[in-house]
Order: sequence, then structure tokens, then C-alpha cells
Amino acid sequence: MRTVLMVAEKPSLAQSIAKILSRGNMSSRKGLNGTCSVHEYTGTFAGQPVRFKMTSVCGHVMTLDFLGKYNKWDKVDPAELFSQAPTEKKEANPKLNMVKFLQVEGKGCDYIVLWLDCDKEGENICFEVLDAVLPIMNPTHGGEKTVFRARFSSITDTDICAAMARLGEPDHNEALSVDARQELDLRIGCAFTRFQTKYFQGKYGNLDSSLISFGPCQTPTLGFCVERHDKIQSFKPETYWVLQAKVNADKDRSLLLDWDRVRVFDREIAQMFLNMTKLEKEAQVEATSRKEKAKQRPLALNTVEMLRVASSSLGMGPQHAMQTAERLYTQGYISYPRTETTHYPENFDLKGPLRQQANHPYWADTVKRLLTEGINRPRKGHDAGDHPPITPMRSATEAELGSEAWRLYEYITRHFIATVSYDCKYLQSTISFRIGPEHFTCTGKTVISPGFTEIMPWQSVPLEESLPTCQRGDTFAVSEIKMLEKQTNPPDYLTEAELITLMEKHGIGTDASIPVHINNICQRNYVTVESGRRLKPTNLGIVLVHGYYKIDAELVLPTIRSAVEKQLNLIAQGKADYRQVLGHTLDVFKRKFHYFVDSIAGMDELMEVSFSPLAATGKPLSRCGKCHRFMKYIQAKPSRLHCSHCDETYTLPQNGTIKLYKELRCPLDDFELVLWSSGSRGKSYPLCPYCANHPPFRDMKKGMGCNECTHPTCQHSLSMLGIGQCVECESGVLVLDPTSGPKWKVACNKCNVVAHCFENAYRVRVSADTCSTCEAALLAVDFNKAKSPLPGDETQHTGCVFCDPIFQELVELKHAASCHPMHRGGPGRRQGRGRARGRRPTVKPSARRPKDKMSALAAYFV
DNA sequence: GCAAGGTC
Repeated sequence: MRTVLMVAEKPSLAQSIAKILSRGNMSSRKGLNGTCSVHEYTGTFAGQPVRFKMTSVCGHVMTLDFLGKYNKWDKVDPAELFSQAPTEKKEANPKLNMVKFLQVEGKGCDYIVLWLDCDKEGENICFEVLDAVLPIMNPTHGGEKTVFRARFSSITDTDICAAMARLGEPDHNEALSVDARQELDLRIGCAFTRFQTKYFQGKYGNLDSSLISFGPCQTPTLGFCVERHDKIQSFKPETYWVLQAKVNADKDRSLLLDWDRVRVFDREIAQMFLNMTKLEKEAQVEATSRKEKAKQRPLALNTVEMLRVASSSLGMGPQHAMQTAERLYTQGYISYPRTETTHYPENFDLKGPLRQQANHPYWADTVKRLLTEGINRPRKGHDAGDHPPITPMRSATEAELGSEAWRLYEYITRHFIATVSYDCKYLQSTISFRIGPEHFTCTGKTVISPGFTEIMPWQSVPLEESLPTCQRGDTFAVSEIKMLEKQTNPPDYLTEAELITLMEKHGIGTDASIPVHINNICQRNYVTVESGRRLKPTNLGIVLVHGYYKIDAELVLPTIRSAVEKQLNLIAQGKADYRQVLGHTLDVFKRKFHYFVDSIAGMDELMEVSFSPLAATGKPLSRCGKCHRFMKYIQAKPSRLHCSHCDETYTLPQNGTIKLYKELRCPLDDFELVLWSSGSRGKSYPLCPYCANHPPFRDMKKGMGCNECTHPTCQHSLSMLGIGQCVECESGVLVLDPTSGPKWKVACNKCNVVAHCFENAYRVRVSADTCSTCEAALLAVDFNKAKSPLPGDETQHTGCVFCDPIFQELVELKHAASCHPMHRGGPGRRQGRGRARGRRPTVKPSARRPKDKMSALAAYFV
């Protein structure tokens, strides 16, 4: 029997499609990556009995990147990234082993049906799947067609079955347009980002961002926030005047009337109107009206609307809201949370999910009434052909979800119930008055039936006192008429919800990527989130956007994305050649890039105002090995040392503190050593600023400290302080931390394993002798007489940390605490001591040879 | 270390 392989874009879709096509008669198993499942069933295909294997990928299989050597920032001129630098496709998520998985499942298959999402990205993934699978599938049977594309516009029985009945072919042009987009985004984004980052970081010490990034989505996103900031800055308040009148409605009630002119900006004119009206005793009713109005029930919920409400009403940022929604989805509480669609499919079961809410303590009454009296037909929304709108899938309580997830779930559920509820109906009454020659109006709203606002109380029509009944010609006594002086107010900073709306409107990002872009501009310190989730640009954010405006406004305008997308659409429609469009667009941006580089002084002028030059930043810390003057320690990210005399910058390890290490010097280059520490519960090691940036030996990499240095005789090196192989990781070595006493530590130089040992010993040294059992270096430990835990009044003992029975009591294995609580812990403690008995690290003689001039010279004197 | 797009 022949086999048909079918591939969807995500595991959840593979399951729903397989369920529909097999009519629930399938067997499922997990694939080798543990994430994707394979659903199998039998049926007919091309007029023959076949075995179907339905599975999925997890989004894109591949991602685009530069060849490895072009990812070295200091070796490649960013301008090369526009054309010379070759790109390659890499597996998007190596952990998922997607290519291997597809090949294992695709081996021996005769046909393939592609069920990827029906958008351009999905079309592109079709070809990623084909690239992986076609080479290992069975050879075709005499030119017979073997590759099919299923096109569906919703995940419903009818649609899926119809798609299966008329399979087509994948659209290569659409896929190519995505290839072009990927290459453009990569080349343009990386070139600008690298140039800006290097240029400004090399000049300023307090930029407080480790990366000055640029991108066709993130930069316009920042642009929106700065645009609002500029409006606030340039706002000039204006004084205006309004007339306010009060009339007596009943014995003890007065009505406040609104002036039909609203306001005037000239005091004298306002005064004139006041003079004309203030002597009037009565207000004449000129007209009355009563209109029934409706406030519409909401459209079915899609992702962006959910994110807007999460931000504005729940105070939950988009990234966090999305994570929460995804968790609710995987736990089966809500439907798939990434969708653009606001229209329920025609045969969508609305009553099923509603019934599940019928006993919920918060909304049972409303739901029961809807079920007995009949639900309302939902409004016609937009069908993007992706997934149905977001709906609750089963009832839940706050206790089982936890308060954060509950609040989002509660909103989704209330929104869903509201979509099948009735519109809110209210009566709007208006009375038009005349006082002297001036006209005034009074309006009032009374609710006739609350409809959906019962389940969405925050949407209710505010309660107002009803207006008195009256008719044309009636008069009311004027109780007060006065002139008020007011001022126009500046707009406030952009709310996250407003930003989402702007991004959606201009086509910046997608429902899935909008939260990422917003998160990016926060993390890069371009904006901060203020109260009410308003986004206030930082100095850095403002300077960047103003700089782009000055040099080339197109770099920050929202049209930067849509203009390129227009070109890409031509590829997708087969109206333009992929190579030509790509080449042309790259050429345009290459010119923009060169112009930007040439004009960077314009942005730099703005930087100068807000930031301080490297030489003026930081505190003197340690001495340079070349000029022997003090270098300044710049704490702001990325933390580094700067020698203003030599005009050199040395980057330091991040996320820790740096101190001077007893004025000790590196024997290779004479630089003073510094001590890096991740905190009292973490680990610390000395490092040479020069070696960390210019690794002295072949087997050393950038950023390494003395605990990884293979210098044969330096007292701080791995060779002198290393004890034995790490108990947990593959390549690490446990190294004595010479600064840790009296709470001595031995820490792995690769992972976060730390052993606390010999508390209160006053001296711990690594001996030249090794353990006869495990070859680890022996430790010589000296205690004070009073504090010695050693047996028989001994104060000194030399032994192996792993094997010595006396030492075993004095050593405790732990993991270093990192700065962020999320990263604490690390791999679990192994059973027993694992392969704790490590060899003493040996250094290959070839590795000892110093590599660069400076250290070669110094090594000569060692 | 960089983009934006999928998805987990």
C-alpha cells in the first residue's frame, strides 16, 4: 500500500485536520523530537487504498543567516553585508531536529500533501519541507504527480474536505517573495545595526544599551512613540473660554447645559456672549428629540484586539499577554490565540462553548438566559482564512488558573459571550435651549436594555439622570450662567494599545510579531513603559529617531515596510523577477546605507548633547599594560575598560561586578588583573582585560578569564589552579577560586557548578601532586588551631577533594546563583558524584605558544 | 551580539 505524507504548519493543526479527514479514526504517536505528532489512518488517494501519515513542522524549518565568518563584527565591514557576504539556510531550531524528523517520517512515502497555512510564509515553508523530504521519498511512478498543496480557508469539516478534494500545487512565486523578504531584512537590518552599534559604542560610555539596533519594523515602531513625544514637546497650551449655563429642572434639581459654540479662543468675544446672555431670566426650549440608539456588540476576538485590551484594561504587556494566552491554549482552556479573523465560520458551534459556561459562578445567569431565550447572531467580521476567533474551550476558575491567566481567560470568555449577546439599546434625549441669542443643548442617555454590556460592564452606558419631559416653547428658569477660562492640554504619551493600532494600520509586523517588536524597543532601552502602559521614549530613542529624520527620514517612516512589501508582492504575483527585485532593493538600501554612514555626524551631534564621550565616563580602575596609566571602568552595558591614552576599549564579561584584583599583573602583557564576580552566592575569577580581548593562546577564546588560561606558570592560570574535570559538564574544569576564602570555593570554568569547601581555612593551595586514584590535583589546606575541623588537633591536610575521606565532610556541591532568578539552578545534581573523579587538566604544548605580538614579547620574559 | 517571520 502506498503512503501519503501530509504536513501542517503546527502540531495542533495536524491533529485537527487528521481528525476531520479520518473522521476521528486514527492512531497517533509522538515524533522523534517530542514536539510534533504523527497521526496515521487509511483511506483512498488517487483512486487507490493508501496509508495517510499526517504530521507537522513548527513554523519555519530553516532560517537565513550569514556564513559564519561574516558574523565576526570586528572583521567585517557592514557595507559588505549588502552583497558580498554570502548567506546560508540553517535549521531554525536545531533542538527540534526538524529536517531529520521529516526525513524519518517521509522515508518510503509516495506522495506528499502540504497543509501549511495559506499565506506567503506558509507557501515558503512548503518548499522548506520539500527540500528536506523529496530526496528521500520513493521515486515517482512514471512521471506521476507526487507533490500536492491543500488550500483551505478555515479549519472546518467542509473546508478541509473540500481542500482535500481539489488539491493544487505549491506556489513557487509566493515562496520566493518570502525568500526575498528574509534576505532583505537580514542584510539591511544587520548592516545598519552593526554600523550604529560600533560607531556609537566606540564613542560614548553611557549609552545604556548594549545594542543600537535598526530594523524595518522596530524602527518605525519606535518612530511612532517619538512622534508623539515630539507633539507633546512642541505643544503650546492655548487659553479658551466657554459659557456654562444651569437651569432649574425640578424643585431641587438643576441641568447643566452645553454651549453650542463649544468654545472660543478670544476672551473679549466670550465676554460679549456672556453679556448678551447673563441678564436673561429664562431659557426657551426650542426643540426636543428622543432617539433610540444602539451600542454594537463586539466583533469576535482576534489577536491584536486581545492584546489591545490586555494592555489597556488588564495592564498586561503584549509579550506577556501572548505567553499567557499560549499557555491557556496548550492547557485546553482557549482556542488557538494567533488569528487575524474576527468572523466565526458558518457552521461554528457557538452553543457548545456557551453551554460549558452555564454553571460558572460569575456569569451563569447571563449564559443560561442566552441558552433558553436564544443567542444573537454574531456580527459579520473579517475572515482572514487563518484560524477561528479566540474563544474559551472549557470552563475554568481563578483558583485553577492563577490570577494572571485568569484575568485574561475571564476577558476572553466575557468577550465571547458578548459576541452572541444583543446590542445595548438606549434612549438618547436632547433638549435644545435658547438663552437670549445663544443656543445651548442638554443630552441624556437612559438604557432600555443593557444587552452585551451586562457581561462587559466596563462598556456600559454611564448612568445619567433622565431629562425632564418638556416640549418646544416651554421655559426653564436660568439659575446660573458663567464664563469659564480653560486651557488646551497636550496629548499624552502613546499607549501600548494605540501603538498596536498604529502598527496594524501601517502593516508593521504581524499579529505574532507585533508583541516582539514592542518588546524589542523596550529591551533596547529606546522606550520605557510608564503608568497606564504608556510608552515614553528615552533620550537614546529620541536621538535615534531625530537622527534618522535628519539624515534620511525614510529609514524611520512606516512606509519603509509597505514600500518594500509592494515590490515583494510583485514577485508573489509572478509579475517581477525575484533576482531583479532583490538586487534592485538591496542596491537602494546600500546607497541609503552609504549616505547614512557619510552623514552620521548629523546624528552624532544629537548624541553629543545627551551622552558623554568614553573618556569622560566611568571611574579609574586598573592600569593599562601598554602606557601604565589608569583605565576607566564603564559600568553601563556593555561594561568595558577604556584607556583614553591609548584610545583602546576592552570589553569585560557582562552581568557581574568588576573590582581591581590586588594590583596583580598579567605576566604576558603587564595589564592589571581585575576580578569578575557574579555575587556572593555565585562565582568569581580573575581576568586580564587584554587577554580577554586578545586571547593569548590558540585554545583560548575571547572573553576568557584566568580560570581558562593555559599559561603554564602564571599563578592565576588554569594550569596552576585547576583541580580536575567538572562533575557535570563535558568540557569544564573545576578551578580553585583564590579570592574566595574564608568561604572557599572551587568553581567550574564553563558551567555554574560550585563546590563550597574548607570553611574558615586560612589558606588553600593547589598542590603539584595528583591523586593516585582519580588524577585530580591535591589541595593543601591550612586551618587555625581554634577553628580546625580536622581530626586530632591537626591544622594541615593535603588530599584529593573527590577521594580523600577527611575532605569529603568539608565539601558541598552547589550551583552558582546567577543574577536572574529564572536561570538559577541549572542541571540537576547527578546521582552520586557522577564522573567526579576528573583528571587534572593538561595543556597541550602546541597550545602554549602565544599568538599575537604583544603576548609573544611578554612570554619571552616568562 | 544583528532582522523578521514562523512556532513551543
